[in-house]
Formats: sequence, structure tokens, C-alpha cells
Amino acid sequence: MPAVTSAPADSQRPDTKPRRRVGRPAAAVLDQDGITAAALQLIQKSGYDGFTMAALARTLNVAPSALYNHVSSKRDVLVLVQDHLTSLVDVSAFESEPWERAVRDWAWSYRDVFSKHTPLIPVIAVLPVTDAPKTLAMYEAVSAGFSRAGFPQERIISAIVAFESFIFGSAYDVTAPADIFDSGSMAATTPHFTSAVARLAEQGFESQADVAFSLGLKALIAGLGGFRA
Amino acid sequence: MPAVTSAPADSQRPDTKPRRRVGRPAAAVLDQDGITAAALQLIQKSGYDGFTMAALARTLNVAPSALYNHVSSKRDVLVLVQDHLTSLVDVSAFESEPWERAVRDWAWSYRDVFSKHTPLIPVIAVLPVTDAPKTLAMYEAVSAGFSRAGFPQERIISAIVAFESFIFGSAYDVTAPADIFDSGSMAATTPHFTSAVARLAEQGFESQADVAFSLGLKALIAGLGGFRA
DNA sequence: CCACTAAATGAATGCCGTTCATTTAGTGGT
DNA sequence: ACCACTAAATGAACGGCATTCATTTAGTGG
Repeated sequence: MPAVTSAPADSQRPDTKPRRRVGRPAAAVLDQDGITAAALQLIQKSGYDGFTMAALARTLNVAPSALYNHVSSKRDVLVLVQDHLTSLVDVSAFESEPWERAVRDWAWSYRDVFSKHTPLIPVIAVLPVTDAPKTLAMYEAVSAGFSRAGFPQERIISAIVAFESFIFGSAYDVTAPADIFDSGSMAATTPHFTSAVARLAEQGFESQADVAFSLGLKALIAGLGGFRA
Repeated sequence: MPAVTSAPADSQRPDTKPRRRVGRPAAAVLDQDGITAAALQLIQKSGYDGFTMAALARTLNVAPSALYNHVSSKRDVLVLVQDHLTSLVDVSAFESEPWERAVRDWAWSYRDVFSKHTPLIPVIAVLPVTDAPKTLAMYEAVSAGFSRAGFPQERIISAIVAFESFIFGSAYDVTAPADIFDSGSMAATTPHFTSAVARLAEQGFESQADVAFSLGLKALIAGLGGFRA
């Protein structure tokens, strides 16, 4: 028993409104690059909450379903955006600077890019590199830098993964509210923690996230750098 | 003009089915602990995709809307689960072992717990500690350990945050597919990376994620441990 | 005993991603 | 010049989701 939505069957030629375009347009309106660019713009304007297939389609003056001729899911769009963003990560220092400085610059740049795009982190973290050519290019540049710096081949990937893990985790920190560690009414029962938080706050100019990132990064560079021949 | 859904108005007392219970039950069926336990069970059985308010309600033999008497949103439930899971993280070594070993045990335990719950990471990472008492308790235990080990007060929080960032990032790695670094058809254009991947694979027994985690953790412990008085 | 409240129901709402039959404008082959 | 084919659009569905709300009812405290 189908629910009849009662479209009046008596309209012979309704033409109450000028028929909208349907069918193949003069030239293709959409392609993956256009979709990626529009997605990025939309995300910047409306955030990841406002990033819907419907909203994306609207900015492209197209029906939502049209997107699916060029992309197979919303996740696909996120992968495209991710890959584009990764191409913005600065790996140039690997070709001019000593390893320590190169890693440091790369790590900061990487963190800064994705701290504005943390919803992509779960996507990147498990994405096969095959699906993201620009990401693969970044890895190549970094691997080459590690290799040139004298890293033993069999440690390179592990070291990069360690850096990346730290970078992704730190990207979240950037977005955390400033008072995240305020223990409020529980302060009395957590004396060590509460005092440590107070001590940090009372002398902190720099952003908390930046201090922690700087500290950890230095440790990783010193520790992992020790593997070089 | 409300859309009339045409319920036949002629049924005086339909009683086609025995009326379901409605109204206040003998005793409250739900509370936050019960919801948390059920949520955790459901997540373990059906994963985070299968974790719906409707599904959760079903396992509790309750209408979905009933949950909202005890919890204000789905995110709330996730916070409850997160806090419970954090109480499973082992901090006991801070009371018996030297700092290096204690941090190591804590970090592995922390990573292992959340590698099975990565969808919670975006939640934890930005959650004020006030909203999660057991999480706060973990921080207290860890802060106390750092303090006892001679860490300067104003570095404690930053050091913990650095560890945590690394831990969260590494939790994602655990869930990544084994062939995530297979460069496929692009292998020719990424020689350094491809060879490094091959070298790692050819000698690797241990899980890739574990190797990277172990390496990075050692570096962080060595580097950050240097701050102790 | 009665007013009040906590706690349940189920119907409705408004999104969301995705699918599908259908339409149409170019394109390549004969 | 025609025609078969295809790429690319449309809009109407669909099913699922979190959440809201009026309503009902069983205990509870004064």
C-alpha cells in the first residue's frame, strides 16, 4: 500500500514554471579539482559541521546527486581535500637545511595545516598512500631527507610514523579550549595536578599547545636523530 | 495547512493490540552507569557505526527518547564511555616503579585502551577535565608521579600533553591497514620511500605500529626525562 | 489524600548521505 | 548525415539518524 502523496493527476501541461535545465550541459560543470576547491572553500566558510553534500552541491550550482558522477562518497571528497592540504605542507627544508632543522620545520608546518582540519585526521591516519598522490609525494621528500641524513633504511618509516603520530595528536591540542585543565570543584582532591596547572598558567605567555609541541618535538628529534649513521 | 496523515477517525477503541506500558515504571530502569555499561557493550558488539541512540535504547528495552531523561546528547554518552575507559588505564606503576618505567607502562596501557576506541579521541582531546572525573583522577596520579620524580612544576603539564599527543596519534596507527604504505603503481616515482618501506617489511616481525610507538616513546622518555631536577 | 515530579512513551521533525530512473547534449563511427 | 552510445545532469525518492515534545503514569513528600 504505497503512500500516495496526492499529486493532482488532472494537470495536462502544468507549465506553471519554466522547465529547469535537465540533461547534459554544454560542457561538464564538475570535475574532481573543482569539487575539491569548492569543498575547501565551503569548509573554510562553514566548518566541518556545515560541510554537507547538499551544501557543497549548492555552492557549485548543481543538484547533490550530480556530485556522485565524479565522486563515490562524501569520504571520497574528504580524501581529495586531505590530499590537497598535504601538498601545502612545507618539505622544502629537506633540500637545504640540516636534518634537525628540516624535520622541525616540516613538523610545525604539518601540524599547523591540520590543526585547522582535525576532522580529517581519522581519515588520513588510516588512508592507503595509493589513494593520495600528493601525500605520497610528501613521504617521498621526507624519506629522501632522512636517507640523505644517514638514517638506516629499515628505521626510516618507523621514525616518520612516530613523528606523524605526535603531529596528529598535537594538532588536536591546538583546538582544545584554553581552560581544558581547569579542575573546578574537584581541585581539592587533585592537588598535584591542580598545582601543576596553576604553575604552568602563571608563567605562560606562549600557547600551551605550542609549548608542549615544542618540547615533545625537541625530544623526538634528539632521540630519533641518534639513529643516523 | 498541516499535512494530514489520514488516521481513520472512525476507530472508537481500536484495541487491536494490548496497550504497551506507558508512564512511570515500578522503579527507574535507567541511570548513567547503566547507560554507560550498555553503551560499552554495544560498541564492543557492533562498533561505533552500529552505535546509535536507537540501538542503545533497544539493548536497554526502552524507547530512544527515554535516554534523554538521563543524558543530554549522544556526545554525552560518548563522554561517559570515554571516562570509564580512562579508568581502565593502568597508572599503578607510578607508585612503585622508577619514572622511566612508570611512564612507559602508562603510555602503553593508555594507547592499548584507546586504539580500540579511536572515534573517542576527537572527544577526549578537547574535553574539559571537569566533565570527566575518572580522567581527572588519572591526571592526578600521573602528575604526582612526575612531581615525585623531580619534574619542575611548570613543565609537568606540558610534558604530559606531549606524551598524550603521541599516544593518541599512535592509537590511530594501530588501526591502520597493514599495506597502508604500499605505493602501488607510483613506486617508480618514489624511490626513497618505496625502498624504505621494503626494507622495513623485509625484516619486520613485530607490528609496524608497535615498532614506531616503541621508538618514539623511548625518545620522548629520554628527552623529557632530562628536565627532572 | 493530593500535588508534584521523575521517567517512560511514541509520534513527529528535520537533516543527512545515497540511489535511481530519466533526460539530454555532445561524440565517434559508418 | 545519421545514429548509437555515453557522460553528466535532474529531482524524487529512501532509510537512517539525533533530537523534541505533548502526553501519560506511578510513586513520593507534605
